[in-house]
Amino acid sequence: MARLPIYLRALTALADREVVTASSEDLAGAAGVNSAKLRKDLSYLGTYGTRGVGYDVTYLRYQIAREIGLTQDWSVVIVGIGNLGHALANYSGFVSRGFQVVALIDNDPARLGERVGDLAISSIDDLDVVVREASVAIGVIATPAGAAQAVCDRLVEAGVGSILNFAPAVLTVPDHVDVRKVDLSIELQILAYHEQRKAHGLALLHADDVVRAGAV
Amino acid sequence: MARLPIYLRALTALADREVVTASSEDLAGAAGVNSAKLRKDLSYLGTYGTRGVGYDVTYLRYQIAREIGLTQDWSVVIVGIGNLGHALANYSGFVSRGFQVVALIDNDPARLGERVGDLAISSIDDLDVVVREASVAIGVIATPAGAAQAVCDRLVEAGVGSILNFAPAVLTVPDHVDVRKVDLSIELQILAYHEQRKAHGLALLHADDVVRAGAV
DNA sequence: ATGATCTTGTTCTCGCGTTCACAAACTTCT
DNA sequence: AGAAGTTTGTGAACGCGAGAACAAGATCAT
Repeated sequence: MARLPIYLRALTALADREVVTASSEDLAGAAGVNSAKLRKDLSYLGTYGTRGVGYDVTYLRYQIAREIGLTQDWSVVIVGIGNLGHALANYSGFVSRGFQVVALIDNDPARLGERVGDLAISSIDDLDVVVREASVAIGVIATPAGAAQAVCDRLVEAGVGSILNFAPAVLTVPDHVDVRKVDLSIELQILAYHEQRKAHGLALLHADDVVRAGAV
Repeated sequence: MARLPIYLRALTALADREVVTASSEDLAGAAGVNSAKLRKDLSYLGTYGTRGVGYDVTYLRYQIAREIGLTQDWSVVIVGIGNLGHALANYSGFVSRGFQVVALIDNDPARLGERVGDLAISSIDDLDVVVREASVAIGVIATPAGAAQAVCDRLVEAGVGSILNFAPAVLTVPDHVDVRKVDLSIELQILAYHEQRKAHGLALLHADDVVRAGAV
C-alpha cells in the first residue's frame, strides 16, 4: 500500500530505459525491497504477472497508477508560504505526477497578491471558494506549529479530505479525514540518535570486552 | 525509538506552559499515542517516572534529549541548493534543535560563492575538507534523483555516517551508514490513494449493496 | 511432445510491536 | 496510621507484517 508509489517509480525508470519485462527480483532490486514482499504486494491488486516470464512493465505501471488514483489529476492547496511552502509551490515533482497546485494561501496581509510561480498568494478567507471551484481534495500545511491546528480545521471545514502536514504539531481531525505528517527535524533527530549510538556503541563495546575478558 | 522526538516536543510544549508534572495520559494525549505505549517506550530508557505522580517534565525532557543525543551539537551539510535545499538551509527548526548547517554544496559552477543565509555555496570538491574540519556526521541530499547516488557515495567516502535523502531515488550504502528518506510526492500519492478509495469506496459500497440485496 | 528451467502466487512460520490488564508504589485524606 | 485513590512499570495475549519455501503455471531447448 505505502510501497506502491515506489514500485511505480521503479517501473517508470525501467520504462524509460525501454525495458519491456521485469521479474519480481528486478523490480524488488530497483525498489529496494524483498522480492517476496513485492510479489505479495502486487498480488493484492490482481494477478498482473506471468509465471516464467515476469511483469509487463508498461501494463503493470498503468495498473498501479490506476490503483493509486493517478489516472486522474488532483488539485492541491498549500497553506503557509514561508521557505518551505515556497519550495513546495515550485517543486516540479508534484506536477509531473498528476498533482496540480491550484492555490497558495498565507496569513500575512502584506503578502497578499504576491506571485510565486504562476500563482498569486491569496487569503484563507478564499479557501472555501477555491476548494469548491477546483474540487480540492488535498491540503498541504506548511505553517508554523502554532497555526497548524487552526488551518487544519479550516481545511476540513472547507471539505478537504486529506492533509499533508509539515508543521511540527499533532493534528486532530475527524475520522473521515486522512493526515500524513512529514517532520524534517524529527528525521534529523532520528539520525542523530543512530550516530550517537554508533559513537557510544564503540565505547560500550570496549567496556564490554573488558568485562568479558575479566569473566573469562 | 522513532517516537522519542515526538515525546520531546510534547514535553517542550508542556515546559513552555510551565507544567511541572505530567502523567503518561497527559503526555500520550499531547503526542497522539496510546499511554501504555508511551510508558513502555520510556521504560526502555530507565525508570524516570514516579508512581502515583507522573513524570517530571523538565527532568524527563533532559533525559530524552540526552538519549537522542541532543545534548551535543550536530554539524550538517546540505548538498543540492535548489528550491528545497534553499528552504532547508533557511529552516529555523534545525538550529533550534541543535543542528547546525555548516556547508551548502551545489554542482552548478555559476552558483559557487552565492550566499544563502549566512553561508556561501561551495563545490563538492571541498566536501572532504568541510566534513573533516567540522566533523560532519549528517548529510542532507536535496539534489535531483539522477545525482543522488553519486552525491551519496561522495558523502560516505568523506566519512558522513548518516544521510537524509530528499531525492526520489533508492540509495545503496555500506552497512555502517544510516539513511532516512523523505519523499514529498510519495506522501501525496498515498493521500491520493486514500482519497480515491473514499470516493470509489462509496461506489463499491453501492454495488455491494445491490449484490447483497440480490443474494438475500 | 517432453523434460528442464524459470518465475509467479500463496501458504506457513517467525518475530516484533501494540495493547490490555494488573501488581507495585506513591500520595492524600480521614 | 491506615484506607482510598492515582499512576507507573511490566507480564501476557493478540494481531500483523516480513521472509522463507513451495506448488502451479509458463517458456524453451531438444
